[in-house]
Amino acid sequence: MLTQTVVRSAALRFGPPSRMVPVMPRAEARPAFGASDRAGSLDRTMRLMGTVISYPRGAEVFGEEEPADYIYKVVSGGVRTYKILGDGRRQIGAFHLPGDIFGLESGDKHRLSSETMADTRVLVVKRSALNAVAGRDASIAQELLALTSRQLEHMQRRILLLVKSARERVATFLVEMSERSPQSNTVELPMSRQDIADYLGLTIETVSRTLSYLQCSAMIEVPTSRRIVLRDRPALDHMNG
Amino acid sequence: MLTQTVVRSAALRFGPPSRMVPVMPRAEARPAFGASDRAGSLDRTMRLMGTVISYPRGAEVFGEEEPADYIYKVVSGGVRTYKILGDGRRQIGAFHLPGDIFGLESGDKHRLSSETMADTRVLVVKRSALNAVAGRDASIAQELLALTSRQLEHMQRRILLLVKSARERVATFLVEMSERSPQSNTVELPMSRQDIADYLGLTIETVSRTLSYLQCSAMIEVPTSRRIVLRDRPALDHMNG
DNA sequence: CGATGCGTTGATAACTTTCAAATTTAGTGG
DNA sequence: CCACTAAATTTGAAAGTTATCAACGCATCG
Repeated sequence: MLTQTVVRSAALRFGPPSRMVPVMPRAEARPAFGASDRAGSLDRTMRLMGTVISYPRGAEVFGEEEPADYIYKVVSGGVRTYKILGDGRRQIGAFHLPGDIFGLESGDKHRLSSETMADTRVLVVKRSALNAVAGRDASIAQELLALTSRQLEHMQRRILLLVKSARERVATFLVEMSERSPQSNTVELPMSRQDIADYLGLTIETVSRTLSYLQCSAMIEVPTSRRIVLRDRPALDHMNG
Repeated sequence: MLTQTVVRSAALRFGPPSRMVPVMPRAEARPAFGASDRAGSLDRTMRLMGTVISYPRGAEVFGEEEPADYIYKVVSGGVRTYKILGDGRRQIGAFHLPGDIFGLESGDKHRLSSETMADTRVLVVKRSALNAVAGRDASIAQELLALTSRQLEHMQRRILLLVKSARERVATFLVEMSERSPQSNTVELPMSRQDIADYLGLTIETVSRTLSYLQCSAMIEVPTSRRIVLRDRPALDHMNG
């Protein structure tokens, strides 16, 4: 009962950051968590108060249990948050794309670790500074609250996702990604199959097979392993609920 | 692929509230979400400002999408929050026992419905009134924030739970319930097998079989279907991580 | 009693994982 | 630029897990 791939997990999955990969070309994806970009004062404030830091692919931005002193916004590239489970498996909390704000824990410690999925630039803002501004500027406080609220909603959807079948999970994931994508029907995946599997609570093999199935069923096309074209959105939507 | 039990779901699972059942005897369980009871100002404030309302078993406290104008605290009995999925399945969000505060949505609409699992008394407080007090009394605001934070953590644990095997889910559920129980090793379940199944994303048959398995393995005893004695806590804990 | 709802158990089918191998892709060095 | 190596992805076959369908037991209630 899940004695499973501790070796595979530890040895293969979390090896040293491998070779470089071109930074994702996606310009400004619609964020899942971040304030929408045209929006507002929060974005401006963060740009004013923050510093942009560049990380190579596979770098750790923050670790689990570290004090949550900063708030982050992806400028370019991509970040995944994750947690290593007792049995060596990895559960991914979220994928953060350009425009997304992350590291917004309600406590004072990070509950997840985070690392880059590609060469990534991140805007870093001191939490205390942002809180100070929020104390003075209600619209900032409101935006921060809205962010937290959106995260809660996302977790709620996530819970609903995890009780569904593999096909539904993968289909939902693709639709979700496409909604964050600039081109509505083509999804450029910044993450590996292993990342997707750990996000959906499946194995890479099941993810791969499911994608093959969706392709055979003409719901999607997979021109390259990291690019997926949604061919039959209604059918994919239908697998959600 | 989950064409499944729409009939069973709709017809059997959500019929009219069935016969009465003695209100749970559990006096004051340790709450999972609520402020701890010995605590504080929030509890006092709610008691001062609130009204106690009694519901029969199976009554709806609030419905999905309804405006979230009130905050609730279970006085006696028990409440489940849930959502009906597109395919007729039901996902349970949480079980609230005496002392627990619920209905604390971050938005202005409820994202889940809620109904009583037994005859239940609930303390109801107008959200606007509580917010007004929170504006003046920082300790109240803090307690409310802590509540939200705890809910986020709970959802996080929930996500971790849902990627595990049936045995792990049930074991984790029992441990979680026992930690909220006044008697440390005996758990009085206020909910049906169907409730547990919908909470864990399993079927009633799997829940039942898993409980039988845990009993055969001498990890638990099941004197009556609603009462479970944890016999081997270390073994049960070990199934978590 | 006989009906009804809930929980348990059994047999089978469907789904997902595991283990293994083939295939493709990406990076490296000549 | 091409061949070579390592990594990622896909595919296959078998095993394991969970759901489904069906039957049964056991209370409660009229």
